[in-house]
Amino acid sequence: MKLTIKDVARAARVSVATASMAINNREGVSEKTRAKVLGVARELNYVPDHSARALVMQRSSVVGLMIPEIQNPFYSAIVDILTRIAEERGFTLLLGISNSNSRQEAEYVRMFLSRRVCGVIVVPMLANHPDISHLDMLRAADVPVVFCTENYALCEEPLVMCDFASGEYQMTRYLLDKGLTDFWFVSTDMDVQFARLRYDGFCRALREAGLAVNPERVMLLKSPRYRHAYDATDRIVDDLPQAVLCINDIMTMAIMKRMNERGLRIPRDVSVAGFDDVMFSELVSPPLTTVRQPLAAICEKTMEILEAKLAAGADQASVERGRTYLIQPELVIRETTL
Amino acid sequence: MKLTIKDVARAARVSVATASMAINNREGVSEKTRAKVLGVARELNYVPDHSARALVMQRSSVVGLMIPEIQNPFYSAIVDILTRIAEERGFTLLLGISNSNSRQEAEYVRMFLSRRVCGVIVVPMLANHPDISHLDMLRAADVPVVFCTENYALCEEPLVMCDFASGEYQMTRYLLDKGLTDFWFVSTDMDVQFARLRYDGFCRALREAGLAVNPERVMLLKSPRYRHAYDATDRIVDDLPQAVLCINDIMTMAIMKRMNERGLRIPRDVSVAGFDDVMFSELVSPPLTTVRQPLAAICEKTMEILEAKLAAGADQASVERGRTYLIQPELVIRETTL
DNA sequence: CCAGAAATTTGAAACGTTTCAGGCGAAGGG
DNA sequence: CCCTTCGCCTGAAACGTTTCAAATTTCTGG
Repeated sequence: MKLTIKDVARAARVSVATASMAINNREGVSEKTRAKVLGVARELNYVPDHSARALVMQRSSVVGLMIPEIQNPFYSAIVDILTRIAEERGFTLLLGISNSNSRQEAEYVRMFLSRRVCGVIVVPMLANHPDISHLDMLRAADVPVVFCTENYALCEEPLVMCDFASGEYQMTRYLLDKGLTDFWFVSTDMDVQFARLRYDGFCRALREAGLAVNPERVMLLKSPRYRHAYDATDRIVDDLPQAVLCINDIMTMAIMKRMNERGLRIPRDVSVAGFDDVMFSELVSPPLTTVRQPLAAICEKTMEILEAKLAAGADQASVERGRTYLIQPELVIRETTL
Repeated sequence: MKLTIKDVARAARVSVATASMAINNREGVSEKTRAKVLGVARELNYVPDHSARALVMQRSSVVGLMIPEIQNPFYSAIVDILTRIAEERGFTLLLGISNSNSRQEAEYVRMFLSRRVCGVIVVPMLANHPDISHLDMLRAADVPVVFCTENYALCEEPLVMCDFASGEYQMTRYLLDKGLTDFWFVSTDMDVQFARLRYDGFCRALREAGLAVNPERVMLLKSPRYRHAYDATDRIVDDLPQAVLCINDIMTMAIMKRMNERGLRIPRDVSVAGFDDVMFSELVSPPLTTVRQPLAAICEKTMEILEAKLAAGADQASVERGRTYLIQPELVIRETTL
């Protein structure tokens, strides 16, 4: 026996319409009546039904958040931050975990649609050339999409991301300034924008220092995963550079683990630098030198853009298509570099 | 301009009622008609509106999942598994992240209520004697609750959890069999059930081996957190036991980190054993010997119980109050014990 | 070919909201 | 004292579904 606004109205001796207006802080209700309604509502522990509200208002306050994984601390941090931000602004997040699988992502898009989300935040999959035709369903239904952290090739929706190039540039500069010149760079398929950008930053720093990048020392892994990096480390160890720059912290930890097993001491024998500054980066030993993606700022901006698109409604001119918002990262020097 | 069932009905030249029955696989529709409706629906990319459906059926397919944190890999694993299980069974998960804060948990309960969840899965907060009066709101609204992993004192809702006592017993036995007899046990406030149970298992194994537990070597931390364990490790190192048994993997990693810094080699100088088998336990070096909580089985059972309560509806006799379902854990021996 | 049964289809009500066009009474202006 | 204006309140429609009783069609057997 759920409590409806009718019960509140009856108890407050007003009409349903009045009760609704009072509860939603609309004007046209006397202060006295509003106070009474609110009092009764509180007393009865009335909670409005969001679905019914969404139904009549033709607009929900649910936003879909699509992520590729959740056990990966990078993504769980995003979920954590975005959940808080969304809640603060009166939205509720619906989570889709694609496991970097197009089919699953498509299924979650359908779920989002049937739950009538008012917008979707997409953190792209970890895959080379994923099938993203399901995004057309969102476009067809006029559901605004914002990319967070990264985007898919050829998508025109706005994107909020860390300035990867700048981050990798800064890190490379830092190592260069320490007198290191002999690097390995470990990355993934360069078709993926975020990999390419970090590489660009790395190259620029080298170029400015008058050094050439040695393509034999750029390792391109199939996907940016722990396992791949772990397995590939032996090649690096055999060559033993002065420093290894790696595209994300998860893989960096894999490399460190393998180096450890091979008897190398970090940073005495090799320096190692990551990217992301995931929660565990600080807890590993030795704690990881890395580039911090300012996730709080990124998520904040993402939500802001989404709200702007929502407010714009039909006349979408207000948010430029294809616009990218870059957030500046921050070097965090810990103990894996000397 | 959203697509409704009316559009489908019109396109298929049937009434809305028929379209609804066809789409929901109800009987009383001829095969021919059903095929036509389904065809049209697919072609138009029709997605039913879950809110409208929930409104009229007076029953949603959304279940609330309350967790204390999400950056902690133990909890993100639960979210991962439960999301998949829920989706498979036609439910959608709504996430509440309480940060082990009663006020926040209460707020998420309100959110669950206003989103009209049909049930709630609660993974309790990491706090000593939390205020849980907000759970009464769920009870008042007749929303079934199932505890997962652990419960709050004095709550009568069903609980699905790992058999902690058995797990800690097995681990202690294992170490005993290796000839170790000199332990530290690090835990948290024993009022918390899951801590108490692990301790019970530890004590039983010792007792069976004819050994006494030395209360001076039982360390009770304020809460089961990385930081606390890290800070407390010095006391253990100064005493240098043969082995340290720790109540969860996160704290175990903290202990290992500190020991590492203090120059101790694991397991040569001390053996260390954790509990949970979190994703990172395998990736640390050396990889952690621990007790695996069978999360998949736990989550599966949790969902099953919730569905049973849902099906039972008003006559709640079918699920006994206060019932606890124990799932057996599994020892995973890696390299932190000799 | 017809009555009756069975199968299929349909119109309308209901779910909990918001909103809009009005209604009612009191205050203000002439 | 009447007309207008204003403030406050209300009834009813609408949102996208499901479901139930009733209507219509099809089938069955005589």
